[in-house]
Amino acid sequence: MLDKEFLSIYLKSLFEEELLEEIVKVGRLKSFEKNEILIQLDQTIIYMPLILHGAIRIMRDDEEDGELLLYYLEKGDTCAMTMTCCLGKKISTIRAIAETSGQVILIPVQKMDEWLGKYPSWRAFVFNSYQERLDEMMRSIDNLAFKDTKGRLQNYLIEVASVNKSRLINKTHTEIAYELNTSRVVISRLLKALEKEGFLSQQRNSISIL
DNA sequence: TCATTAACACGGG
DNA sequence: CCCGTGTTAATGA
Repeated sequence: MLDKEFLSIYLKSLFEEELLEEIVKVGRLKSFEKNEILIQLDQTIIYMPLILHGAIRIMRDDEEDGELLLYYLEKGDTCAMTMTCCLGKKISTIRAIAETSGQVILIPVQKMDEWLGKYPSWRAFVFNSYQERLDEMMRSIDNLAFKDTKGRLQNYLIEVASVNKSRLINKTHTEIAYELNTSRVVISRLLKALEKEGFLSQQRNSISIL
Protein backbone atom coordinates (compact mmCIF):
# COMPACT_ATOMS: atom_id res chain seq x y z
CA MET A 1 0.00 0.00 0.00
CA LEU A 2 2.75 2.42 0.91
CA ASP A 3 5.39 2.62 -1.75
CA LYS A 4 8.54 4.63 -1.98
CA GLU A 5 7.66 6.39 -5.20
CA PHE A 6 4.52 7.74 -3.65
CA LEU A 7 6.25 8.88 -0.48
CA SER A 8 9.05 10.56 -2.37
CA ILE A 9 6.59 12.94 -3.94
CA TYR A 10 5.91 14.42 -0.54
CA LEU A 11 8.98 13.72 1.56
CA LYS A 12 11.97 13.51 -0.76
CA SER A 13 13.36 16.84 0.28
CA LEU A 14 12.96 16.08 3.97
CA PHE A 15 14.57 12.71 4.52
CA GLU A 16 17.45 10.58 3.26
CA GLU A 17 16.95 7.39 1.26
CA GLU A 18 17.29 4.83 4.04
CA LEU A 19 14.89 6.72 6.22
CA LEU A 20 12.34 6.87 3.41
CA GLU A 21 12.67 3.10 3.11
CA GLU A 22 12.11 2.65 6.81
CA ILE A 23 9.04 4.86 6.66
CA VAL A 24 7.72 2.74 3.82
CA LYS A 25 8.29 -0.37 5.93
CA VAL A 26 6.69 0.67 9.22
CA GLY A 27 4.43 3.56 8.31
CA ARG A 28 0.74 3.18 7.69
CA LEU A 29 -1.10 5.39 5.24
CA LYS A 30 -4.37 6.79 6.44
CA SER A 31 -6.83 8.89 4.50
CA PHE A 32 -9.18 11.16 6.37
CA GLU A 33 -12.36 12.98 5.48
CA LYS A 34 -13.34 16.52 6.30
CA ASN A 35 -14.51 16.91 9.90
CA GLU A 36 -13.23 13.48 10.92
CA ILE A 37 -12.01 13.43 14.52
CA LEU A 38 -8.42 12.21 14.38
CA ILE A 39 -7.34 12.53 17.98
CA GLN A 40 -9.73 12.76 20.87
CA LEU A 41 -9.10 14.23 24.29
CA ASP A 42 -7.61 11.76 26.79
CA GLN A 43 -6.75 9.34 24.03
CA THR A 44 -3.47 7.44 24.32
CA ILE A 45 -1.20 8.21 21.41
CA ILE A 46 0.51 5.28 19.73
CA TYR A 47 1.24 6.80 16.33
CA MET A 48 2.94 9.94 15.27
CA PRO A 49 1.17 11.53 12.29
CA LEU A 50 3.03 12.92 9.32
CA ILE A 51 0.81 15.00 7.11
CA LEU A 52 1.08 14.47 3.36
CA HIS A 53 -1.71 16.78 2.33
CA GLY A 54 -4.86 18.32 3.71
CA ALA A 55 -5.21 20.37 6.87
CA ILE A 56 -5.94 19.50 10.47
CA ARG A 57 -6.99 21.85 13.21
CA ILE A 58 -5.73 21.39 16.72
CA MET A 59 -8.11 22.44 19.47
CA ARG A 60 -7.43 23.00 23.13
CA ASP A 61 -10.10 21.67 25.46
CA ASP A 62 -11.23 23.03 28.78
CA GLU A 63 -14.05 21.58 30.83
CA GLU A 64 -15.54 24.87 32.01
CA ASP A 65 -14.57 27.10 29.18
CA GLY A 66 -15.24 25.15 26.00
CA GLU A 67 -12.69 24.91 23.20
CA LEU A 68 -10.18 27.09 21.45
CA LEU A 69 -8.35 26.75 18.17
CA LEU A 70 -4.61 26.44 18.75
CA TYR A 71 -3.22 26.08 15.23
CA TYR A 72 -3.51 24.32 11.90
CA LEU A 73 -1.30 21.51 10.60
CA GLU A 74 -0.54 21.26 6.90
CA LYS A 75 1.60 19.33 4.46
CA GLY A 76 4.97 18.39 5.94
CA ASP A 77 3.85 19.16 9.48
CA THR A 78 3.58 16.84 12.38
CA CYS A 79 1.92 17.33 15.73
CA ALA A 80 4.20 18.63 18.45
CA MET A 81 1.71 17.69 21.13
CA THR A 82 1.77 14.15 19.86
CA MET A 83 5.55 14.05 20.02
CA THR A 84 5.63 15.02 23.67
CA CYS A 85 2.83 12.59 24.35
CA CYS A 86 4.78 9.83 22.63
CA LEU A 87 8.03 10.44 24.44
CA GLY A 88 6.35 10.67 27.81
CA LYS A 89 3.80 7.96 27.05
CA LYS A 90 1.07 10.38 28.07
CA ILE A 91 -2.49 10.84 26.98
CA SER A 92 -3.59 13.60 24.68
CA THR A 93 -4.54 17.02 26.00
CA ILE A 94 -5.80 18.21 22.66
CA ARG A 95 -8.34 17.31 20.01
CA ALA A 96 -7.43 17.00 16.34
CA ILE A 97 -10.12 17.43 13.70
CA ALA A 98 -9.73 17.28 9.92
CA GLU A 99 -10.31 20.70 8.42
CA THR A 100 -10.20 19.26 4.90
CA SER A 101 -9.84 15.73 3.60
CA GLY A 102 -6.28 14.49 3.21
CA GLN A 103 -3.75 11.81 4.06
CA VAL A 104 -1.29 11.12 6.85
CA ILE A 105 1.38 8.54 7.48
CA LEU A 106 1.20 7.03 10.93
CA ILE A 107 4.52 6.11 12.45
CA PRO A 108 4.69 3.88 15.52
CA VAL A 109 5.97 5.63 18.62
CA GLN A 110 8.96 3.33 19.16
CA LYS A 111 10.27 4.08 15.69
CA MET A 112 10.08 7.78 16.10
CA ASP A 113 12.18 7.39 19.25
CA GLU A 114 14.66 5.05 17.61
CA TRP A 115 15.16 7.25 14.54
CA LEU A 116 16.13 10.24 16.64
CA GLY A 117 19.55 8.73 17.25
CA LYS A 118 19.84 7.06 13.87
CA TYR A 119 18.95 9.68 11.29
CA PRO A 120 20.18 13.28 11.36
CA SER A 121 17.41 14.33 8.97
CA TRP A 122 14.80 12.91 11.30
CA ARG A 123 16.35 14.67 14.25
CA ALA A 124 16.35 17.94 12.35
CA PHE A 125 12.77 17.40 11.24
CA VAL A 126 11.54 16.73 14.77
CA PHE A 127 13.28 19.74 16.29
CA ASN A 128 12.20 21.90 13.42
CA SER A 129 8.57 20.90 13.79
CA TYR A 130 8.78 21.56 17.46
CA GLN A 131 10.17 24.99 16.84
CA GLU A 132 7.45 25.79 14.30
CA ARG A 133 4.64 24.70 16.60
CA LEU A 134 6.09 26.74 19.42
CA ASP A 135 6.13 29.78 17.17
CA GLU A 136 2.54 29.14 16.16
CA MET A 137 1.51 28.87 19.78
CA MET A 138 3.24 32.15 20.56
CA ARG A 139 1.28 33.78 17.77
CA SER A 140 -1.94 32.35 19.17
CA ILE A 141 -1.13 33.64 22.62
CA ASP A 142 -0.27 37.10 21.32
CA ASN A 143 -3.54 37.03 19.48
CA LEU A 144 -5.49 36.14 22.59
CA ALA A 145 -3.70 38.53 24.88
CA PHE A 146 -3.29 41.60 22.73
CA LYS A 147 -5.96 41.60 20.05
CA ASP A 148 -9.63 42.38 20.41
CA THR A 149 -12.17 39.93 19.12
CA LYS A 150 -12.38 41.68 15.79
CA GLY A 151 -8.65 41.28 15.23
CA ARG A 152 -8.81 37.64 16.28
CA LEU A 153 -11.67 37.05 13.88
CA GLN A 154 -9.78 38.63 10.99
CA ASN A 155 -6.66 36.58 11.67
CA TYR A 156 -8.78 33.49 11.99
CA LEU A 157 -10.48 34.08 8.64
CA ILE A 158 -7.16 34.66 6.92
CA GLU A 159 -5.72 31.50 8.42
CA VAL A 160 -8.73 29.42 7.43
CA ALA A 161 -8.59 30.80 3.90
CA SER A 162 -4.91 29.91 3.77
CA VAL A 163 -5.23 26.27 4.89
CA ASN A 164 -8.23 25.70 2.64
CA LYS A 165 -6.45 27.42 -0.24
CA SER A 166 -9.65 29.31 -0.97
CA ARG A 167 -11.10 32.69 -0.20
CA LEU A 168 -14.41 30.97 0.32
CA ILE A 169 -14.91 29.88 3.91
CA ASN A 170 -17.67 27.34 4.42
CA LYS A 171 -18.39 27.87 8.05
CA THR A 172 -21.38 29.11 9.97
CA HIS A 173 -21.23 31.90 12.54
CA THR A 174 -21.87 29.29 15.20
CA GLU A 175 -18.85 27.20 14.17
CA ILE A 176 -16.58 30.23 14.08
CA ALA A 177 -17.77 31.32 17.51
CA TYR A 178 -17.03 27.85 18.81
CA GLU A 179 -13.49 27.79 17.48
CA LEU A 180 -12.70 31.23 18.81
CA ASN A 181 -14.47 30.40 22.06
CA THR A 182 -16.88 33.32 21.94
CA SER A 183 -20.60 33.75 21.31
CA ARG A 184 -22.41 33.78 17.99
CA VAL A 185 -23.96 37.19 18.59
CA VAL A 186 -20.51 38.74 18.59
CA ILE A 187 -19.41 36.90 15.46
CA SER A 188 -22.55 37.96 13.60
CA ARG A 189 -22.08 41.58 14.62
CA LEU A 190 -18.35 41.65 13.77
CA LEU A 191 -18.84 39.88 10.44
CA LYS A 192 -21.50 42.41 9.59
CA ALA A 193 -19.09 45.21 10.47
CA LEU A 194 -16.27 43.65 8.42
CA GLU A 195 -18.68 43.27 5.52
CA LYS A 196 -19.50 46.98 5.66
CA GLU A 197 -15.77 47.75 5.70
CA GLY A 198 -15.38 45.74 2.51
CA PHE A 199 -13.14 43.10 4.08
CA LEU A 200 -15.45 40.26 3.10
CA SER A 201 -18.84 39.36 1.69
CA GLN A 202 -21.32 36.98 3.23
CA GLN A 203 -23.60 34.33 1.86
CA ARG A 204 -25.62 31.79 3.74
CA ASN A 205 -23.20 29.15 5.16
CA SER A 206 -20.14 30.83 3.71
CA ILE A 207 -17.95 33.92 3.69
CA SER A 208 -15.60 35.23 1.01
CA ILE A 209 -12.60 37.34 1.82
CA LEU A 210 -11.99 40.17 -0.60
C1' DT B 1 -16.92 49.69 26.46
C1' DC B 2 -17.50 45.28 24.86
C1' DA B 3 -18.96 40.27 25.74
C1' DT B 4 -22.67 37.04 27.13
C1' DT B 5 -27.20 35.08 27.45
C1' DA B 6 -31.83 34.81 26.17
C1' DA B 7 -35.34 35.82 23.21
C1' DC B 8 -37.49 36.76 18.85
C1' DA B 9 -38.28 37.62 13.75
C1' DC B 10 -37.15 36.49 9.11
C1' DG B 11 -36.09 33.63 5.21
C1' DG B 12 -34.21 29.60 2.64
C1' DG B 13 -34.00 24.91 1.91
C1' DC C 1 -40.26 22.88 10.17
C1' DC C 2 -35.38 23.52 11.26
C1' DC C 3 -31.33 26.13 10.79
C1' DG C 4 -28.58 30.17 9.99
C1' DT C 5 -28.64 34.89 10.50
C1' DG C 6 -29.65 39.67 12.30
C1' DT C 7 -31.02 42.30 16.18
C1' DT C 8 -32.39 43.83 20.80
C1' DA C 9 -32.58 44.03 25.82
C1' DA C 10 -30.64 43.00 30.21
C1' DT C 11 -26.61 42.00 32.84
C1' DG C 12 -21.76 41.71 33.87
C1' DA C 13 -16.63 42.43 33.70
